[in-house]
Amino acid sequence: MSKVDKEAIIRAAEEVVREKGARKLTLDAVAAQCGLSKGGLVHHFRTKQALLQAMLESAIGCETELAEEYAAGGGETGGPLASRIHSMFALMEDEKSLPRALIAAVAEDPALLEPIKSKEAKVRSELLTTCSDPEMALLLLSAARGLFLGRVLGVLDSDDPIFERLHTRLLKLAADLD
Amino acid sequence: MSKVDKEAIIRAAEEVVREKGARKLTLDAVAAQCGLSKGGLVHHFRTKQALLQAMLESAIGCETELAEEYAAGGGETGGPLASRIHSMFALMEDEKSLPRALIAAVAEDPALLEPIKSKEAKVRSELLTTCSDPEMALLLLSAARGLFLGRVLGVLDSDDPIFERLHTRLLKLAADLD
DNA sequence: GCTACCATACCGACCAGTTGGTTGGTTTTG
DNA sequence: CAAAACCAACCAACTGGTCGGTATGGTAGC
Repeated sequence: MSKVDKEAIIRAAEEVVREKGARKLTLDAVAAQCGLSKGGLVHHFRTKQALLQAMLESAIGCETELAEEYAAGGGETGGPLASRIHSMFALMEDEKSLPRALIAAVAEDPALLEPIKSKEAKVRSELLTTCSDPEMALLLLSAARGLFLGRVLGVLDSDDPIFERLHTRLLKLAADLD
Repeated sequence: MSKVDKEAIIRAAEEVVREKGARKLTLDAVAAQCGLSKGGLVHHFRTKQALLQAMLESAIGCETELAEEYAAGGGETGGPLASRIHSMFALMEDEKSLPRALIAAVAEDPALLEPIKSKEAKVRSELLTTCSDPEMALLLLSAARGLFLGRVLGVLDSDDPIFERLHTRLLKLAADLD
């Protein structure tokens, strides 16, 4: 059994971005963060791009998992829109679960966000067909993403009490749609 | 009279980010983009941080100007919420006017976004006092920002016809609030 | 007019530190 | 043992920033 696996490296990389900023996400820094030499790190991810891709995939996976959990958990709590809103807010709750890989990736090479872009498109098209008022659904989704990205970029604090109120209000509005 | 002024340098820097990504926003690249030697560039902005700060200030200025124009233009078209929504969409219309300095700055040092953070807080607190339904106002603002940041990060295309529909819908909803 | 002086804009060579990635070898594990 | 995991040393390219110097234009005194 290996001392560190890819998941651990990804978490370490995310931690580096959180502590020192996306610009300082270097192979050396990640290696140091997870107690590995640079050589050892490169053994797992041959290039920095590969690491960034893995970070993004992990982020997408986390979000999808949370959404599916929510959708499976309470049948009457809402459709796909509510699931997405829920998963975003779940990620926002903990400072450490915010996928700052987004910043590092888009700074390195915007093309890396392609998987995210296509997944977003898929979610949007789903809402267009399942919701009674697709426009409003997209607006609510955008609102959640606005708060989410605001948190990721660090221009929003989540300790503001208004945050939770917006969360419940969003879910309530979403419940009337899907 | 100088051949290049600070405004031109800022535009050149924004162009570099647009073409090559935030990570490639280097003093050399900016100097080359505006036909200046690195020495000449550093003469105008002593450090890269100073350049980034100026880029952010310029972005804030642009947005504020657009919002004030709109507010002054049509008295009945809406209050501060509508003005903000309008200014964001105005910036989104043109690929070149998207302030990608945001990405470069947050990657370099998240603390650089402090001016933006405090301005956002100011806008929010204004909405809290002037709107009949502050929660909904914040949601609409967040929706606009979600679309805006989606465009800045490049995960959203503006050529989608749904975009304009969301714009008008947002303004309509905003009109009922402030 | 001419000189001496100064400030601004700009250049391009240079430097120290950083970065992504390679290589050749060692340890660990199944 | 063979493969996988890992390491230390190294390298070439890049990066932010410095430095000494040039070109230009204004201006004060004579």
